[in-house]
Amino acid sequence: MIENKGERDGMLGNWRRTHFCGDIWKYSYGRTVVVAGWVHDIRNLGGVAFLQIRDRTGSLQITLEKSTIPEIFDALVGLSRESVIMVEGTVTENPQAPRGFEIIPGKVKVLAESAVPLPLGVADKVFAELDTRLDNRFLDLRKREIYSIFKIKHEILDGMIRGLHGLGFVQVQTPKIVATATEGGTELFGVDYFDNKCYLNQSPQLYKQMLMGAGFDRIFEIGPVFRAEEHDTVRHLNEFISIDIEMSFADEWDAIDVLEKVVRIAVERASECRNEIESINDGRKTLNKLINKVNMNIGVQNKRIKKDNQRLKAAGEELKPLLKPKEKYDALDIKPIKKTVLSYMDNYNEEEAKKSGMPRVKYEECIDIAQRKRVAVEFGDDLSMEAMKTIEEVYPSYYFITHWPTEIKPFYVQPYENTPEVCRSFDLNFGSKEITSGAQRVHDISLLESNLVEKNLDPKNFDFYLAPFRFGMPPHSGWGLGLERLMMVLTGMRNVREVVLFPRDRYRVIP
RNA sequence: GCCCCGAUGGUGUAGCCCGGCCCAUCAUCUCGGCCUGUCGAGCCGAGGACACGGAUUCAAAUUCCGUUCGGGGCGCCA
Repeated sequence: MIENKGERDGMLGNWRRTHFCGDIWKYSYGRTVVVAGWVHDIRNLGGVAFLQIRDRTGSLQITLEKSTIPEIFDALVGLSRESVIMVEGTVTENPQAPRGFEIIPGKVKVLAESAVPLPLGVADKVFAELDTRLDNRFLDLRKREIYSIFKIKHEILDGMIRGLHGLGFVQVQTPKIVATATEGGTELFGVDYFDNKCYLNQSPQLYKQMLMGAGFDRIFEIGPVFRAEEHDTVRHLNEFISIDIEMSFADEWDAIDVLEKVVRIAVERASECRNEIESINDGRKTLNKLINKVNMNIGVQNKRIKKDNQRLKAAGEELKPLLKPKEKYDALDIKPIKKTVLSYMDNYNEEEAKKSGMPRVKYEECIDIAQRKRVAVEFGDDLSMEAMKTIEEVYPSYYFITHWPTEIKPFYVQPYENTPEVCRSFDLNFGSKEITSGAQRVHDISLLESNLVEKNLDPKNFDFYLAPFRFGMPPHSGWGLGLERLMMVLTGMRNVREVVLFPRDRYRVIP
């Protein structure tokens, strides 16, 4: 055991947390605990005050009785919301308290007072818009329903890493600063690299393939990728996390099997986060517009009642009661938003899923579905959002699209040997949302070169890419999964920015 | 890149169509006061906003033009 020989005389002194707020239950009744966190709310009733302290696990009630602990009462009731405190106290059972118990403090420490007003209320009863929230993300992230998103992200990443590890994949890291585009096509961000011009990598594709040539056999990488495209939608970012795998001696069906396993693990791990899912649901079940409508209605009525009461008071008559918030909120007919992860898991039967799996749907069938709904598409077109919406009606959950036309896929995708007009490329979708794309890659150098020519690309510009293929490249397949896209599906978020701590889009680089 | 829409206190909004009844609505919030069981606390009082620039008009939050910032849809993609 390592002894801490330093003197503990700083602000914290010898104070150390013994419990998170959410970790105190019946077994702790009667014990002395130390909790640390933010002042969520204080309700001061005069002789007694109730302070809600909050950490990442939840909140609990500190009860302050003025007559018994006047110093502590005075020290805490004047604090602003979101100040940081530590409280040592006794966990006391009390059926009147919110969770059946409360903390009666013995000692308290104020570590940081918060300025007022807050640019974004953490405990406020109005919902700020996403842009306001992102501008003040450090406050936004204090909300439990927002933190829950990132807890779920942590859980699914842990699950997927373990799953890939179990399947024999080795985790690697590849450069994000590169000299040239690895795939061509997309716009890249330029970087001043000493005296040269470099780029932020759009995909680890080339490096993954080099490692196949190096005999690493099965690798995965979880890292950022950068796209300089000027898209501006609820599902695009200019920096996002890609989970990439590549495997040797494998065709696209092997890669699909790995993907299905990994996604199923992610879904299962997310569905185990019951508390987090619940808090996301709770945080969203009311809608601003509805609240405002009702508030306005009742606020105006109350104002009228108050005016009447002034008159009645002067006449010595009985006063009318004001409308209470309880009635106000009861007037709202609000149904919780059902989260996708739950609706998927409600119908999810592990045995059934293992048997049937996620459907493999041929591109051709997708075209059929869209055409039957009178969407103007034909073989060879990319699937537009309009077309995807019709396919979503038939396949509302996870499914793969296979057998894509070779001509709309990149030069490095392996065509089918007997039907070269279709290729070994696949997408994983959830409804109309694309989550992953992958393929068996071309490993034969002469085919690569002729493909380049066919796509009107000059093989000379791809020397850097082609070199490893000259010296023994095994057949290989892989995919890249957009972590944020998967998170959107799992948490039911409509905007990809919700599932990124500090999103980078076309207009936002701060904070 | 294309098309549509918007900007009112710290936050979320009403008012805008039909200019004057607006030194601007309601809630939340902040501050002060009362209250010993709150738990979406309550009650009393106070505070705080028409994005910026120009035009029309006797009169502009409201109409028009420009700028800036934001939202939605599509394209492309993950």
